Amino acid sequence: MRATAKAVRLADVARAAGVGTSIASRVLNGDPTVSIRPETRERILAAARTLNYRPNALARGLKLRRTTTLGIIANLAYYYEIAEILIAVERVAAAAGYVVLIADTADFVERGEAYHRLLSERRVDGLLIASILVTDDFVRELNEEGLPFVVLNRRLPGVGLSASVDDSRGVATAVAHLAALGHTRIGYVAGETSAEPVRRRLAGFRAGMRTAGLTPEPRLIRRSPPDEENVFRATSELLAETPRPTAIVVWSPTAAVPALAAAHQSGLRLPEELSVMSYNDSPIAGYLDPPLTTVRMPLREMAERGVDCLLRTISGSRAASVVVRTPPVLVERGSTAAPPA
Amino acid sequence: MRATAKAVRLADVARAAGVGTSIASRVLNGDPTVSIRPETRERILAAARTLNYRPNALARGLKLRRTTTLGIIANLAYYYEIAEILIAVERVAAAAGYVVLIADTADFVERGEAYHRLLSERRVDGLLIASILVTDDFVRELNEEGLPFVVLNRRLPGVGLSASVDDSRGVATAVAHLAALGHTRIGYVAGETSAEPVRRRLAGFRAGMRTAGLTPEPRLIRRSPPDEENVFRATSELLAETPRPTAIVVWSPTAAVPALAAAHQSGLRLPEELSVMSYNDSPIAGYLDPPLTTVRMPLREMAERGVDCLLRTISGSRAASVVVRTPPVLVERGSTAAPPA
DNA sequence: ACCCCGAGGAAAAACGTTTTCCCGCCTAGC
DNA sequence: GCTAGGCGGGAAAACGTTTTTCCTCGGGGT
Repeated sequence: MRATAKAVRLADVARAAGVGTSIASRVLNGDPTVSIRPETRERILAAARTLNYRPNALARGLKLRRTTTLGIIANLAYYYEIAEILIAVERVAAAAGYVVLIADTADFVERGEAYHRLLSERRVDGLLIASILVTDDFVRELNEEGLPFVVLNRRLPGVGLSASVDDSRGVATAVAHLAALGHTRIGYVAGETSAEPVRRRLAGFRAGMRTAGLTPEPRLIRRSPPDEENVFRATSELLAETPRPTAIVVWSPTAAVPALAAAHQSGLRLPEELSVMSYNDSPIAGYLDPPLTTVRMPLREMAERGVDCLLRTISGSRAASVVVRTPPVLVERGSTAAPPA
Repeated sequence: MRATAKAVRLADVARAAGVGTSIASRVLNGDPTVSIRPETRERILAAARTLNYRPNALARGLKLRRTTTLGIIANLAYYYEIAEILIAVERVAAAAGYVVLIADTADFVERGEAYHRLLSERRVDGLLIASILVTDDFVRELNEEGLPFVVLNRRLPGVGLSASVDDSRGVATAVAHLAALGHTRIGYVAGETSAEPVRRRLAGFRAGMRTAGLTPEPRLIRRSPPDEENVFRATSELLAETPRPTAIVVWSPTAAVPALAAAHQSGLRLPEELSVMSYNDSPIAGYLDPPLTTVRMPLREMAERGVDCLLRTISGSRAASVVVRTPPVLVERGSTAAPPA
């Protein structure tokens, strides 16, 4: 137990192959400029194989000044929406030979420091930021330091790179669907903060309304903190307005669950008396009661492009922010219908 | 842009303070055996501060032979249940000065190799395994290598360390609740695989039945792969049995959502005609329709103890597997009631 | 005057890579 | 016979820490 299986070093395989470490290194790394007798190369490869050699990532990183590690700062508590992103990030990163370090933003204020360290201590080659709890100021500081990072779905003009989807168009698509069904009094359960994507979605709601020839009524727009209880309350209040909205759009899939619960509690029949839609799809949306009509955004693609952008930056190429324009897709399920006559 | 703010090295702060790197290192690391003039110490500290010095984690790790990094192998697709664990792990690790590297098991078979590398390349000091997709054999291999790891909620006698909860007792608690309400025909939607925790839960179901003086009927036990569709189908089939179960227990919170959907589609009134319970709570359970009665297990504590155990192992202390015995708590919501007369 | 000691600090050897020189040898061309 | 230039490969210098070893002072005791 704890046999401390002495790690095999490059020097070990070099010795086993009867060569120096330099040539061993170059062969193992497939240096194309190396000139070597095929037989010697084979000896080295064989030695590495039988010894089960793995280069020490630390030593290599130290020398190469890169870690082949990406960091991602995410708010794990929003897991319904972050999961898809996390999965995509991990997959793309792995495909590129990178591993990913995760940092939660649960207590961002105390730990902003910690995130700095991910980069400053050179633990990661680049950082992905996927939490709206990370302040714009923090992002700006990061930018000052000149280290590579990409912000997901937040656009900070002039500071760093970002990958985002067209939130505005997405929410507008939801509104359009409801308007097409004949709804005119449409409510919106919004996020609370003034974070950029929250604003963009709200703007999309208003734009969608106007496009449909409707006027967004301020009293039918309710902001709420993201936790279940507050969303529940906000939705209840929204539904208590008179005249009542005949349809509501919820700004995020996490918020959709408690919003739906509030709708149920209001005693209204869904979808006959009230239509409910969520911006962004989620794996459970189809299994809620009623199955939730949603607008699915290309989050995975956004994450992929974000990682791509980050990797490009790391490798020194000039990369640009990307806006994924893949059109939102309306996933029509059972929670929307024409308004009551 | 990309100013490449040259990283400040230990040598830089030493020079700024007019001392050698050795003494600077010892002062900055708080070596208690150092003897130094207070004024000199202050100079060093001040220099580090004004230069905003951060030790290079790679160099330090190389020297110290540890990375202060933990790895976790998890199935992100099971995000609904893994989230709490992930959050707890990250928090405890961060408190101990560790960061956490995440690896998805989405395609375990192709990537088993990759996980090996986390450890073999010395990227992490220890590994947490939180996915049932990781095969027992893989765990055994890992064990051979003698590197520190802890398996979460899987007990592999004799191989490595684990932290787990009492699944059996948890499921039995659910059954007991239903039995107390007067149910006698209780169904169970089980996981498909023969993975150890899946077996333990099933055993808990049977034990709970017997304790209540009931006999578990094989036809009322349905195994299903974890994806939503299959769970939906399995539950539908279960509810089509005659005589019908008057209550069902679902083996995991992720599965509970589609199971509930199937219950709805069966046309039965919940909970009057059918009670539904889920093993393990989840943030949305209370907002489903009807609000789901669940048994909450101390997952967070399990994760914390697991990390603790791992850190202890890493630091060389002798650690033992831990079973968190904190009693399951019944979270009674609206999805359970007495069976129809 | 000599010895010893402790405080204060420098030098240098690792840790395991990668990579840049460089060197010897062999062949070919003169 | 002599050299230019490959070819095959080795030595050694980094990368930025930590830590051990060792040196140098001053001063106090004998």
